[in-house]
Amino acid sequence: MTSGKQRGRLSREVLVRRALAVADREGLDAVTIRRVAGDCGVTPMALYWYFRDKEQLLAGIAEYLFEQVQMPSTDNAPWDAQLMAVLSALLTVLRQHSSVAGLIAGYVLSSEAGLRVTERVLGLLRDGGFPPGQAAVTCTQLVAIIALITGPPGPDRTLEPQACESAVRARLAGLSALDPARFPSVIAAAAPLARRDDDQRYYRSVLQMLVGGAHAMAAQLAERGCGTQRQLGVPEG
Amino acid sequence: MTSGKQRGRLSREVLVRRALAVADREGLDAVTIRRVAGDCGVTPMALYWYFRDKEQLLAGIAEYLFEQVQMPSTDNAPWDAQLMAVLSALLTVLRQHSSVAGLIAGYVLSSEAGLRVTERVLGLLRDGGFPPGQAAVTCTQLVAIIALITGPPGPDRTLEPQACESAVRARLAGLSALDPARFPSVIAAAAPLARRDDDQRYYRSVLQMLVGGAHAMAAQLAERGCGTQRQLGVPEG
DNA sequence: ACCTGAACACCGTTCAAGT
DNA sequence: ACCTGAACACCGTTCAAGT
Repeated sequence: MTSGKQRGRLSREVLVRRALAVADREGLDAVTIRRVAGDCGVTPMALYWYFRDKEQLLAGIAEYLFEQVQMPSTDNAPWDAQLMAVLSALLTVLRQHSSVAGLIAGYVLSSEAGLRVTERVLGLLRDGGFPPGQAAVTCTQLVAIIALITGPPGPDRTLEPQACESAVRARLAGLSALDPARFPSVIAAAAPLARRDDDQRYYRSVLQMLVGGAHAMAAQLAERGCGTQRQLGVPEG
Repeated sequence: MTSGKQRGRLSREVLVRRALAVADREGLDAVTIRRVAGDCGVTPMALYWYFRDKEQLLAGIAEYLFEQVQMPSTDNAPWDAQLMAVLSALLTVLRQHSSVAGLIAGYVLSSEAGLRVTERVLGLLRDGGFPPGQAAVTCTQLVAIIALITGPPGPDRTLEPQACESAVRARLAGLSALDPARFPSVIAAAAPLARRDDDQRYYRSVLQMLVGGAHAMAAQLAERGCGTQRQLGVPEG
């Protein structure tokens, strides 16, 4: 694709950004040692100077994404509002690179930049009254969920808006044709289900549910032992 | 691996189950047309009689998983308790096949069994007071989150418990060696962060956060417009 | 209807060699 | 230090053919 022949052009960061560009345009599966090398006008084997193997290249992408997160500075807003802001910052970066968003969950604890986010979230949960162990669990889950919910909607990640719109129409037709006796709620919600709007509403809604859930957990932890709060059990697996 | 030479042994379901077994033992990347064919003692091309391409094989796995979900029968428990039960049933199936859990998010609306779960969740959210559009969004998010949070923890999905335990120790050592001035919360939470316990607590906690969040949203929707409830905003992306 | 066989265009990676 | 080149063991998939 885009090439160039100057020497000394290559570096870890250049390769990571090239790989990210490929992923953004054509999906994660298109990120290939040979493809990235070709885009850089270089032999596949050249990449092995900078990365031990392909997994290290992917780890490089994940780390790069964490570095792009612009965390808001600490203020004296309530802990849940601050948590919302931090998760929003993460979400903002991942939305722009949704095909690789799923990668970062595995590198939260192994990259410097990922640890910065973790440190911040842990601190906010502690402010909310979470005991350390519970905070760790919840923090892991929050970051993973943000990462994954932003990720690829499925195997039909066609990037052309044209094809996307016709896929929506096809799916809408499929849902509308269902048996109304068996799937009344699905049919009633067919339009918003099929559309999968990538808009503000979708993301605002996840964040509210997550932070709302964390808030509810904090309240429950505060009055621990009191039997007035209904306990929701999960059956043994 | 295991082979057998009888005729007529092959079918969509047999192949799907063979593929799932491979995924469970060696991860999703090991699921390969050639590998599944080999396990069935058959030529790779034989699979193309039952599946148009590899994606259809994966879709078959996803559908099979939805069929395994044993949804609790409707009773007159509160909507959020019932929602917890449905999500638990989904979680129970996916926990046993964590390497493929990430697949199902893309097939919720395209498989009969997936639609059954969707129908149920939509109905419960409506009982909780969600308007149709919001219910659709939240339903999609809930199922996707359950699927993805159960999924592969990252690239280090070593399945041998021996290697897993030593990986935990290594990560623990790494976290403990961090600068205490910069990462005090991470260091304090090092043990639960590194361990990544797959136990009851982890999953109970996600479900509580999610259902607690849905509950909070429902309450907010009920008193819509009233300014007493603090509104958490998400910045523009 | 159900499966085989050869072939094609791809992968990641090793090993040895060039500059 | 940084990159090339040939080779190996894998992929998914097409096309034609067998029974």
